[in-house]
Amino acid sequence: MREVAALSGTSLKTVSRVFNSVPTVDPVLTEKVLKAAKKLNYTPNMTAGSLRRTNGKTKTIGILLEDISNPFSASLYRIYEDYAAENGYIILAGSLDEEPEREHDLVNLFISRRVDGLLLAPSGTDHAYLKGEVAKGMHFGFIDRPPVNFKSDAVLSTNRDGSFEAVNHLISFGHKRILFLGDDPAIYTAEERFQGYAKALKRAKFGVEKRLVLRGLENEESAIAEVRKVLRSADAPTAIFATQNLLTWVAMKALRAEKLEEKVALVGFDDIPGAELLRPAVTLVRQDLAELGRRSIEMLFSRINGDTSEVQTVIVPTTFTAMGSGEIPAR
Amino acid sequence: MREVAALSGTSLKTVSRVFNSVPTVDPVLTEKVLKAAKKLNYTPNMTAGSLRRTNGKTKTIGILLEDISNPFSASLYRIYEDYAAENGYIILAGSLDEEPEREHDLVNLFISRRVDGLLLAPSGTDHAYLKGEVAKGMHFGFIDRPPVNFKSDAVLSTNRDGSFEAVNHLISFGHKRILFLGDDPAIYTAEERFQGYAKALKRAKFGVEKRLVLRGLENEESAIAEVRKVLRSADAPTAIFATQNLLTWVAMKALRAEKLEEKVALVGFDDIPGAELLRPAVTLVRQDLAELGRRSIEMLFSRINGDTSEVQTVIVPTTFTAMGSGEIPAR
DNA sequence: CTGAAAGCGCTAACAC
DNA sequence: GTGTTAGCGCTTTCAG
Repeated sequence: MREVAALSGTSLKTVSRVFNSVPTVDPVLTEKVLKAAKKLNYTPNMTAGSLRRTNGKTKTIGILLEDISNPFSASLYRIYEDYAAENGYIILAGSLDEEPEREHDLVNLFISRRVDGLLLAPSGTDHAYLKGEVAKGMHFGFIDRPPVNFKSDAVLSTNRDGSFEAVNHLISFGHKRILFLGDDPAIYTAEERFQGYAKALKRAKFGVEKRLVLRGLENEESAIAEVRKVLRSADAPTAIFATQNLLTWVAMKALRAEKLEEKVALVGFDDIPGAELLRPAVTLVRQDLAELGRRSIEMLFSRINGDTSEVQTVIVPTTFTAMGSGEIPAR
Repeated sequence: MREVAALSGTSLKTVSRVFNSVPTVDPVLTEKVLKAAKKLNYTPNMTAGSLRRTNGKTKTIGILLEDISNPFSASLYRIYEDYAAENGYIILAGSLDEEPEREHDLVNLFISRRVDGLLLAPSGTDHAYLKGEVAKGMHFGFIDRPPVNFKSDAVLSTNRDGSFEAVNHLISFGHKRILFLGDDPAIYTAEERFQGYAKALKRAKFGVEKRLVLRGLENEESAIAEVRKVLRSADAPTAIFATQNLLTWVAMKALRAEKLEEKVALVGFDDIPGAELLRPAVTLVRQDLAELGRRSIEMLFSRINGDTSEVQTVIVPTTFTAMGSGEIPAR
């Protein structure tokens, strides 16, 4: 910048003004500065700028998601990217892989980069450690899962009600033995979806059978093996409720392997690409990603821009879509 | 930082040393500093640090991909994220949506954030504008598509050979009229894949029929309509070669709509989730994303760390996997 | 409308 | 081992 000033015969400050589009600069000088900058191949250093800039904003937000290569996270990421870009913001993103430690590390890392705000789909089970950051002016937003021991804006789906509806749907087709396929109960969404399942069974006076509840399965291969085992057992389930996109694949692969895809009903939670092309097409409970994304980032930006109103929790409804696999009646 | 020094009764520099784990600090002082920092809720400002730090590294790289919500880009992103994290790096990412202007804008934006290097799957058709940046010490790596009017490391797939193999495969099943479904020819990979297609037809002495080449279709809906139209026309194609994951969906949806999925063969380029679960399972030409990702980021880091050897282009082979849809014989 | 001086939070260099 | 001074690239403040 100093070199540009020298070459254009102006001062440091004038160069600064030109690059910040301050209107009160002589057009002649502006021209000279731009010319010199071009010649020297100068590009302003934004990070240096935000060091002294009044509001200290870095125009950067951090986003922590479960796994960016999973379509659920990837779609959210894209929504955030577009919204951020529209507002002149840039995104730092990280995948947490359900590891609480990674959440903590990445939060610290992003804060050391001085993001203006942080959006998280948390893997941690205690967020009290964020209180100090709030005191220093950091802004947070939670998505998909609520904060624990910490007050923050949050945007959540109707996990429990969506599951309740899905399982009721299966029950209405005569199913009594419904296999529950879920993540580790320590994960908020996994437990909520289980509660919806349990509630629907209770309402029908069936009760939850332990052998029909498969949770926290390790990897895809072993999960498929477990499901196949249950499908071959005595009094086998006549329907499956898979509570996450990866688990829906597991269920389908297991059903295919047992040649039961036309006989055992299946409802999945979360969208899967090409659901309508499968035979049978997969009945799903879908989350409204566009709305989850939009609401959460809008709230975060509003906080960054000074909104200090009471913390808010927004609940976004899920959508049930019958496509075929969920409408197979019980034998 | 000054406050921490004051509270701990030490100097600025000692605090700096503690947070940079310089070994020659009295453990007693270290303790004091850490205590004071905790009390004041102090976190180092990394961006300020890199301003004065010797090598000036920001430990940040920029990654420009086609569309992070597309599984192809999302998987690459994840590979980069993990590799970067291992090396203490953080990623700035952006989606280009095939808009050359966006590429230019984001490159500038990331450079103004002083990334140490930039990896791009370019949407632009001229990269001469990057020369000035190289002169100032920026490092670049190209992935999926080569640079134009610019010298840079690049990692590419065998687009042409992979397509040649796929189309030969279809020909070996008796197909003569093979529908080509591709992106805008201006896109490097789209044109390469077309060349592979044309080469295979030429070798079989069939020649390319214009009516069987559908390129640069606008949106999914209209693309499906176009394909259906061709499928219903006189001398309709007996096979489809879809040269990109989204286009493979298009082909499948069109085939389903015409109830031709068991009669017309289909080979797709790029992986699609659940390909093996579809009926028929989809025969694919797959890119080796892990290798594409690894090689490209390794090269970039090596440049960042001072490697000034001759620019390199790495070619990663694709893999053909017969799964069913590509083995339907011509009627 | 323009420029000089001070300082953002931090680290390099060089004393002590 | 530890502290002091200067300065990274920029913006602020305030004087002209």
